[in-house]
Amino acid sequence: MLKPKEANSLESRIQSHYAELPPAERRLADLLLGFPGDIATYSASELAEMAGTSNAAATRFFRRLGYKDFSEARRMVRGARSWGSPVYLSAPEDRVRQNSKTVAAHIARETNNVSRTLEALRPDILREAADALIAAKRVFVAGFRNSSVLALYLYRQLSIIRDGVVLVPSVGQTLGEDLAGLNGDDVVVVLGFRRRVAMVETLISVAKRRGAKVLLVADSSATAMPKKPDWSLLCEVRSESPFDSYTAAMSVLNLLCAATFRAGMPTSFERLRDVEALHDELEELDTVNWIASVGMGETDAEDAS
Amino acid sequence: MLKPKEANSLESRIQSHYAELPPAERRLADLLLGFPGDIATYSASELAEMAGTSNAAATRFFRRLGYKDFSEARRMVRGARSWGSPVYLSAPEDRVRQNSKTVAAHIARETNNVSRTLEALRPDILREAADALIAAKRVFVAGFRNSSVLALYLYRQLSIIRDGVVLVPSVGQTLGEDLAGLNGDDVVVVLGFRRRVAMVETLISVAKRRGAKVLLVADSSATAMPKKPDWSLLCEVRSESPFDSYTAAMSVLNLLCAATFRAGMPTSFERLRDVEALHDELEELDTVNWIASVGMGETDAEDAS
DNA sequence: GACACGCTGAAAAATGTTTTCCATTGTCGA
DNA sequence: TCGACAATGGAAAACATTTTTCAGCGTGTC
Repeated sequence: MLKPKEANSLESRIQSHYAELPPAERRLADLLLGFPGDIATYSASELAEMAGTSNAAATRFFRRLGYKDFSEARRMVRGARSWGSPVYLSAPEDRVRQNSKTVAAHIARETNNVSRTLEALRPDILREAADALIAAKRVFVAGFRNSSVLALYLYRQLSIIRDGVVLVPSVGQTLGEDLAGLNGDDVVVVLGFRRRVAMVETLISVAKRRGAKVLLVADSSATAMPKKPDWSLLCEVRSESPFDSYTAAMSVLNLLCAATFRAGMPTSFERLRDVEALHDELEELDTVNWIASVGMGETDAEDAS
Repeated sequence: MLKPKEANSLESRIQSHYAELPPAERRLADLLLGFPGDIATYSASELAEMAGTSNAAATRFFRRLGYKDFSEARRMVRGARSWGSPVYLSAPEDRVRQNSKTVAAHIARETNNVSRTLEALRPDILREAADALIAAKRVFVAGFRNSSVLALYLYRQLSIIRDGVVLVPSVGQTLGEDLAGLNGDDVVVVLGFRRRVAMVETLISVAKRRGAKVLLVADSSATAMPKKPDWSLLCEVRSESPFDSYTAAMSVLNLLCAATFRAGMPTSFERLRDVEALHDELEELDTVNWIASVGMGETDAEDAS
């Protein structure tokens, strides 16, 4: 096993030692991995307290991670941030070098996309949309091409919160069948990201004509569309690569789900438990079938590693 | 000496006292105005040294600015950061207020998740994985439950870059059929996020036994799995809400696609154009059908809610 | 059960940081 | 030149944090 104990980030150190961490230190690891904010601004004792353990554990933790002491860890974390990303400069090789440049650019772009998108988002619109998603009789979630991925995500999460969520277009159905009986009690969520098909506009028109409310989640090019939805949430999708990035969109959808969940609070909570339990049962069943079909049966099954 | 000003930022305090600062303290002021943000991660002595003055001066400086002592200053700077969100505080209403707090917390968490995840990611692993995705005879992309959303995304993007990409499990197929003939020339990408079904491990075992390479994209809880994939890309998924956030995962996948695209450069580029053109044609056709099936033509067709 | 082992937090010891005190320096006006 | 004054940094004192030590605890093994 390789221990490239050199100049790797705190995160990667935690990950590579995660398996061998005792409980108290693992709590610290979990805390740090999920920490919103700059770790370097906290003292070891504060971190220990937040993780619900003693500061002795904190000392041992950082040492086990390969730092000389806590202050070395702090220095390195601090360094990593202001440097941009010195991630893995151990290999002075050229391709690797260039590669990590690319990664650094990606980091900058993506964090920027996310924070700009979220800061531009209007909480009042979010709230209205969330309320509407709870109040609606049915919710249709529509997305074409790449947006279908996001539609699928939103559909799955909303289905946890409430009944009557429909994914559009669904397999083996025409859009007409999918939208049967659409009316003023319904809400249509349209994921309308770049490279929109004409269908997106059509869909919005039809929905509005039938009196349904429309929530559009899209990139900023959607502002040019003639048909206006009731609410829009705009997401930055530009990327360093030729592939649009739906990172910010994902974040907005997560936030939308959270807001909707909160809006439907008394009901939602129980439902969440129900659905999770149900899923667990169903997935178990599936698992058995799959194992059978792959032919796991007899194997003692060893591989090296 | 009226000082009704309380919770103003470090910057504004410096500004309003700037005129009356003695030289040594002014150097400190200049230093601090110069790098916004990270101040809380430094000790007073460090700041003093950077400003080329004594730490006695630092003490006097922070006191003159109206802080009780240095640690109060540090606390406030740190607080301002996590509180920081100029987002729409126009409405002093209560619900809106609370809502925008939530949004602020979401912003902090999400940007943090993304940058941490990307910083922890090892460029060398990314590169190897990307090369393998190009070199493989076939690429299987597998994801269950929520991970199926990400699998769909990756499948779509990889399909643009190369032939022979297979989404698993596919509708109406057993996993056994999906994986028919899996062998050492193939690569399996497993999206294995939290609430993993047992199938994930099984799949990895089977793939490795057959000699295929395995790339795992998952949250950090996957480090505890006994079966080790050839490469892992770990993503932070924790969120302020009960719903896991796949924002960082999305970003990693986008990066993976970009890297893969670059790895397959000469071929990929032409293919990208082809596929886009093809898509456009197909989608156009679809659109026509859909419009027909929804019945756009004449209807004014109204019902009241 | 007895032992070895590693994990744990409390508290002592070591180390580091901030504040206070004070001697020195430079400036200004008489 | 002198005295008054403010600014300054060095160093000791006061304070805070980190590290080490140590005894207790639980787990697994013989």
